[in-house]
Amino acid sequence: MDDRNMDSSSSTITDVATKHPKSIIHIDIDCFYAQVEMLRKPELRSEPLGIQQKNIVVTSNYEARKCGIKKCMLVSEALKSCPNLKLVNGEDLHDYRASSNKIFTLLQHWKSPVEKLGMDENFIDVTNLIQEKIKSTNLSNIKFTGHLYREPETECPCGCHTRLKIASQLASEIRQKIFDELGFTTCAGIAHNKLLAKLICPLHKPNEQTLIYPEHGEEFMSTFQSVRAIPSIGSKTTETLISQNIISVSDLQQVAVDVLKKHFSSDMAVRLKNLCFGEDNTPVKQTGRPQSIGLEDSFKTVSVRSEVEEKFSALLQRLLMLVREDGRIPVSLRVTLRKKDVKRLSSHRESRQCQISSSIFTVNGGVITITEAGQQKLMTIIMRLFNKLIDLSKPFHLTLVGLAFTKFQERMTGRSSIVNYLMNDLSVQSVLNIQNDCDTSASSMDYSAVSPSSSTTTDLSDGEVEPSPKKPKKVNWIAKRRCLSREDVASPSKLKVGELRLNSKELEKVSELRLNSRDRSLTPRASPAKDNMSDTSDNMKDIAEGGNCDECPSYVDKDVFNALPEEMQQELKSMWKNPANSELPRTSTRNMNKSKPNSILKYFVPQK
DNA sequence: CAGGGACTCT
DNA sequence: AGAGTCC
Repeated sequence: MDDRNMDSSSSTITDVATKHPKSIIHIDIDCFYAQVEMLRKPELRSEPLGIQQKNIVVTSNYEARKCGIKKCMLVSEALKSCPNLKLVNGEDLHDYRASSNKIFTLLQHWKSPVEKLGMDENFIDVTNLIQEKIKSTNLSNIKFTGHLYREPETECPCGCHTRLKIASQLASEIRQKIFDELGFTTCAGIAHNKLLAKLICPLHKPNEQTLIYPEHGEEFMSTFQSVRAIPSIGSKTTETLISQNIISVSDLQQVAVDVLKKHFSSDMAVRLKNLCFGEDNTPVKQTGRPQSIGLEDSFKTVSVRSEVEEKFSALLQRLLMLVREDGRIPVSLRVTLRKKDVKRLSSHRESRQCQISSSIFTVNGGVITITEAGQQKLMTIIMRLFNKLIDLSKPFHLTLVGLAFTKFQERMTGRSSIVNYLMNDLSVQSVLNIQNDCDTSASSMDYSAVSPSSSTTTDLSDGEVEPSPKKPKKVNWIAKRRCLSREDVASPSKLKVGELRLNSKELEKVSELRLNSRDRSLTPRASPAKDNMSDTSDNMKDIAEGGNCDECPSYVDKDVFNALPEEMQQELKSMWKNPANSELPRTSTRNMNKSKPNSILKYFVPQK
């Protein structure tokens, strides 16, 4: 049956399932920060430009690189070697984040999984696209686009060469579109896996792309003089490897896996072994909403409790804003801190986390809200966690505190999903009001009277810290109305109590009503003006997709999104709403690292 | 560094 | 849950 591989001239579906089935494109935006600045101020384009954070030039345009500016150079040195260097402060990441999101959103255009890696890198798995394209293409005489790492000696029997050539054309198309629509030049790497796509990407730059075939993976990998060049091998792993005299990727290729198993888990050992030969089967995972939202603040030293409390309070304020933007209700909170430790530089964080009562947050007109009392509760929880970390009878010295919401209300499937749907909805109240001909106060108070599910609602006494339930305690949906102070009447979110008591049929009814009301543009807003955000377009999209108000994730640029075909917008939304693997999608989206563009280059040292 | 997150292991 | 790693 192996003969079927011989039939490589005409690619078949079985071929694709063979050796190198996937086609991955890695796209890297050239000197990202600098390009953002140059797009903002075109006059900078012709001058050497450096982006400054603190006292270092984190990146620069190619004009500046010509005169010797390296990434992460001290400002003083940079100015020495390039006196007319223009510097722009790049400490506020907001605009970079926005541009990054625009690009990410644009990449959705190809209807393939896109994984964001930091601010300026994206993987896109175009395997399926290629599949379709291959059917409608004359396979004879296909030519790749861009650079080729190495000319193949023989055609790979699995047909991957053809697929990758098409992928290279696709990469070119993608880069062109990014340039046409957003003005960014990019580099791309095309390969049959993420590892090679990423590593080959910077081979030709800027504004170029490179294709590598699987058969050259091993040799290509051996050109890296440090194992550190391999993504996922960080400083610790490098240290361990070096301690075993494994320095270069070539060293790694030659060491027996059993040797590695003495220092790494069996899993890791195998992974390392695969990676060093250019093998990697990790999937491109569609980037979705973050699984945690957090902030940290570092400083010289804090040694007094009250000061700590202030730090946390400030962090909490900011964090709550982010949570509101995100739109999901947090159910778990983590406190992190770093103790002053002369020994180990940085790192060495410690953390404590706990569940938080669902009554702390409410959904008010689609916006997450929290009362003053709720914030007090959170501060109490935070300081309780803090006490777990610090022995207050002894002096302490902190250099960092952090706060993060680490879990959010679960999405549910099937029938219960509609509950979730309504829970977060902003206009249920309005709809019901329409139905009931406006009796706001009465109706919402009525619900509160409905059988308070007794025990579960007793959280006011101690309630903030949910004792981690041994048996998955029923989510505390039933918040006691009574405890919600003012604005109880005005808040539509209160309805959730009542809604949960409706049977599924009734829920559908409510949902339907709501949709109708929207279609007629009646949707009155129970909540006062939201923040800026284009309200009208939001509503339009809600209608189109069936009215879920948690439309696109916050990292998605609205303008770009709106520019996409309606059909695609809906597809995207359903993807975001029902992330492929049932769980919430992963990967940071709020990732504002100072990822140094193209930093992988520093590990790329051609063999002597 | 510094600030955010994700994944993995225990 | 919490720590360690990695980017």
